[in-house]
Amino acid sequence: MRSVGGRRTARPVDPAELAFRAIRSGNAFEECVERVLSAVKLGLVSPGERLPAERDLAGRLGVSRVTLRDALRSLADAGWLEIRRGRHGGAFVLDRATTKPQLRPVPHPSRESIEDTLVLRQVLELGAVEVAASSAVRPEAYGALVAALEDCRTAAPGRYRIADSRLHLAVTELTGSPSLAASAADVRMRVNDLLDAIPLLERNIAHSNDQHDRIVRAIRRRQPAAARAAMEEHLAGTAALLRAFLS
Amino acid sequence: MRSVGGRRTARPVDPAELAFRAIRSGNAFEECVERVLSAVKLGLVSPGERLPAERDLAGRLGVSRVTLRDALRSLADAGWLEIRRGRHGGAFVLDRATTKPQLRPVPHPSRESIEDTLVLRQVLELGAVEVAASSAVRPEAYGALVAALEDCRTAAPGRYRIADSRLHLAVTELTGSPSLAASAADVRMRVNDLLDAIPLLERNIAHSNDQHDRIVRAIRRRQPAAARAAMEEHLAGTAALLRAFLS
DNA sequence: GCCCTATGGTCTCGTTCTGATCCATTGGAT
DNA sequence: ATCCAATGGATCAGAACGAGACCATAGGGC
Repeated sequence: MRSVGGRRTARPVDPAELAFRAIRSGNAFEECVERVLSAVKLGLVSPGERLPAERDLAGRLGVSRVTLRDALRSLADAGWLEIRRGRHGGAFVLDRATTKPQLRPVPHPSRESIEDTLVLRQVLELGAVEVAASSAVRPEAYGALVAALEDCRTAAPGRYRIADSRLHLAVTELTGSPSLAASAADVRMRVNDLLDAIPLLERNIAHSNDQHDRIVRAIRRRQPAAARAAMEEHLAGTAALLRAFLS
Repeated sequence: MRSVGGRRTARPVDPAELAFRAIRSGNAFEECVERVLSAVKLGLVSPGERLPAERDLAGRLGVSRVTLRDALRSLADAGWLEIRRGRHGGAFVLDRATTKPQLRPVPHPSRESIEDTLVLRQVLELGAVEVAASSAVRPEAYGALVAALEDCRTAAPGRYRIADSRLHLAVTELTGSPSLAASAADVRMRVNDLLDAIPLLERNIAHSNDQHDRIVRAIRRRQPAAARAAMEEHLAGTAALLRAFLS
């Protein structure tokens, strides 16, 4: 596991901190905003697409319709969504949403927090790609995967982050484990927040796409070890980038 | 990755379900009960030990003191805690708490839910042990690890589950990643719930202890590959047990 | 053209949760 | 013996949240 740093010096996690960490990160409203925004930023809903109906979505999120509506209206005000009434109405993701700049520039993340995120991502994504490559799925299940791969290749630079996220999530979805996919989505969101703070280089995109190719090929050929190796190299790239820019 | 089943058939996770999964699993009161109970069941606080003071704990959990108090009193009523007043008072974990039988026998988990839990555990714990074995930590950081190992060896059968959990968590804590440790704690709690439904065999305990030895030894010698292999074998054991009993 | 249905928009009421304040109890320090 | 500090115990006002009912709007089917 070279790419975690080999000789990383780690201070063990305090068990008490672990046992009694916070139950909720904010109020229901804020968590709704966060969740819907994540869905857009991770490419789980695309521009032009409609979110589930309010009653449905509120039910899924386990939140009252009033609270959800506040969140949606706030996102509409901020220019992410357009809300239409009437039959076939709903909340639609705006085109410009995918290229929006950061709302509030987050404070510079601490070194520990960066390591925390990178370690968790490494564990989840390496594990996921290995599981994905060793599971037997119906051939048509790879559809989302190759579509995302193609999207990465053709995406405009402003949309690359989303296409990239979508591809990585497609890998974790292939594992068939909703919990694993959910954890991976969470950590990917955190990585994206970090990436927002550093410049996007064209050279890195081309490089990434080669690695994406290798990863997807290994998964489809059911070669867990190869898939893992390719992913490890891929992750090491962005990890090094982040450590360099944010230390 | 033999132990996930090699030819597991997996239905990919639906992206919409992933994006719009529930925000909160219950109300604040229930989540407090859950969290404190987890801390006890995972061995993060031992019998006789005191929980943090109410004001402190409420702050850590991000919950009002009233809500936390309700939860603590409910746990005291159920025989898990004893609450003492006055200076040096507080909520103390009762001895009998560690050998308490299941409160409410949970419904038989679905096959998908079992696979979900086992896959996530495999990914998190294999990844964690690899990170732990490749990180450079001060030698005294292994203290908690060897203490937990010894505790596993000497624990009475009724306390074995807790000692085992404590050891596995000690491994994830060594990674230095709070998020990874937290995720691992969550999934371990889920595994424990599954294990509650099947009998505990003496033979399996002896077997487990040998594997624990190998895992800890590999970590301390900084041999990631060996640590991973030992952990993989260890996890495969309980996974097979669970699949057999719960299918 | 009329009506039906799926959607967002609004209101009300009851519950849960919070934040704050003050009280009660205990054991150690002086 | 007295005081003090650290704890749990209790109460209340107000905000946040949820459940449900009902209205408004738009499009499709008849």
